[in-house]
Amino acid sequence: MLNIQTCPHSTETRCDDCRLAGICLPIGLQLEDIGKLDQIIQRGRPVQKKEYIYHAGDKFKSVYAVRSGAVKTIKITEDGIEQITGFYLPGEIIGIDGLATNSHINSAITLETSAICEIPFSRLEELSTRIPHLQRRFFQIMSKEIASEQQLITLLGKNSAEERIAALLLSISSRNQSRGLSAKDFYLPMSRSDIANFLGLTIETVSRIFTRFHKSGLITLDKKHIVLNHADALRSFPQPLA
Amino acid sequence: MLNIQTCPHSTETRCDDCRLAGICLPIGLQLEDIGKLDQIIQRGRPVQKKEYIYHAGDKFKSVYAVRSGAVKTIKITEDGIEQITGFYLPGEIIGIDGLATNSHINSAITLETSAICEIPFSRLEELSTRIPHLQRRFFQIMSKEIASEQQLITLLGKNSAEERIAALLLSISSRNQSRGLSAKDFYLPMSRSDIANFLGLTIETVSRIFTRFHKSGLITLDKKHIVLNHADALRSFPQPLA
DNA sequence: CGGGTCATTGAGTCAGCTCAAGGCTCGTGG
DNA sequence: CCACGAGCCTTGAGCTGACTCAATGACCCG
Repeated sequence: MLNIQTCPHSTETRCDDCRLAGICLPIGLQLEDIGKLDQIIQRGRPVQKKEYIYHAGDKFKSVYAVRSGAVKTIKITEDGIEQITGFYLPGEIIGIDGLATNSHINSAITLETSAICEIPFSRLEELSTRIPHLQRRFFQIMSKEIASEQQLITLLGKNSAEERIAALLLSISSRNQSRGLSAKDFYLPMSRSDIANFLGLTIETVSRIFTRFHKSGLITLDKKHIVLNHADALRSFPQPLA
Repeated sequence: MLNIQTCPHSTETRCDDCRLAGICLPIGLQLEDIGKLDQIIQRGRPVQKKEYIYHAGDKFKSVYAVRSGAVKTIKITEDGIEQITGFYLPGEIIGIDGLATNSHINSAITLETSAICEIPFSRLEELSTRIPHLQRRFFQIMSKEIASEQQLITLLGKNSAEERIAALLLSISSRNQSRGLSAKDFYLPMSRSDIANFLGLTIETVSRIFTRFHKSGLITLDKKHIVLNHADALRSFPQPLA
């Protein structure tokens, strides 16, 4: 018999059984409270690459946890230009942008096949008034989002192209590490053009700098497969993104 | 007898009597709930120009509402460079950055003499579990902060120096308007070098572009006094900052 | 009146952009 | 099973917007 847990996109994993529980929404909750949270979470079928999880303008109903795969959030400016506002890896929460205006200001798109946990916000909000730890945890997630955006603002305002790319690599590295994966050897889920867009650069510049890092031995690079040979040297460039 | 209400930095104004109530934390609250909120707010003496409200690294105890004056928040990068992460005008909330790690990651500094309402977070949090509207309002404030940072990220990633400055002028204009002040005629509370820092430019570029806007008749400029002569033309530049 | 801070203006440089030309890879259909 | 096309990536050459460096001007405060 097939053990359904072996599929990373399984729709059946409960929160208390999810290997991401230690970095996702349930941190700090009692087992009993995790159970309550678990009951309001909706687990859909796996989402294919390049599908939308929500569109800008959609009514804000839910926030979403990435369970597997990877997601980018994008904002379309008035003049029709796309700006990527974040990359999200398993255990991270998306969709909070809709809270202020009650409709999403970003769109979220999967970068690869992903599993997504949908958490209806009205029920989360209601549950939060009864579980103070959950309210605190949700405040924390939003605050962390603010902190990581401020880091990006600093990067875009002050740092060179090399520093921006080093920061992105280190950010993905440390987030992989906190998910129990390798900090030095990983695959980039996003394209060069996504990286360029996110970091305020052109695709040519991104490509040139990857080549430069590779030739200098700082990293080993084969398409999207990255090995960080000298993470310390990368770190001496910029402040890592959160 | 002196009417204490006439002083914009008065320490005595209650929330239900504050002319900022319509744009500050209490929005959407019942009068009774405003009273409860009012009781946890600490109103200190006016803060002089260039004083710190909190320092990066301070234990996170409170969030703060700007009642009068203006504040900048700054982040010091590892290499000792200062990045301004936001400008805050009356009715706006600062200090949320400390929530995730329980200590502030930014410092907040007044740009001019200001009055600040301190709101102890533990009591706000506790009150939020009893007043769902307050919890919702606080989620909203954080979400709005996220949205406005994303706007800045887009600006820094995609827009030219002229567009960045136009966006900042329009942002201050619209925030003045929502406080019942003139949208077209106002004083900038921050220096050229603060503007440059915030927008990821140099002070020389900021100065040159102000001069250019002035010579083209787009704005009238006398030091920090700005008159927007053709707000529409400015708007055709970029997306305004939130 | 002198010194410090802030702002303006000019001249020259350069990091990253634009434009242009291929190369690689993978999926599709003959 | 291979040829072809589309998408993605790399590399080169030249341009330019914003930066750096430098000097001067305007204002404030003691």
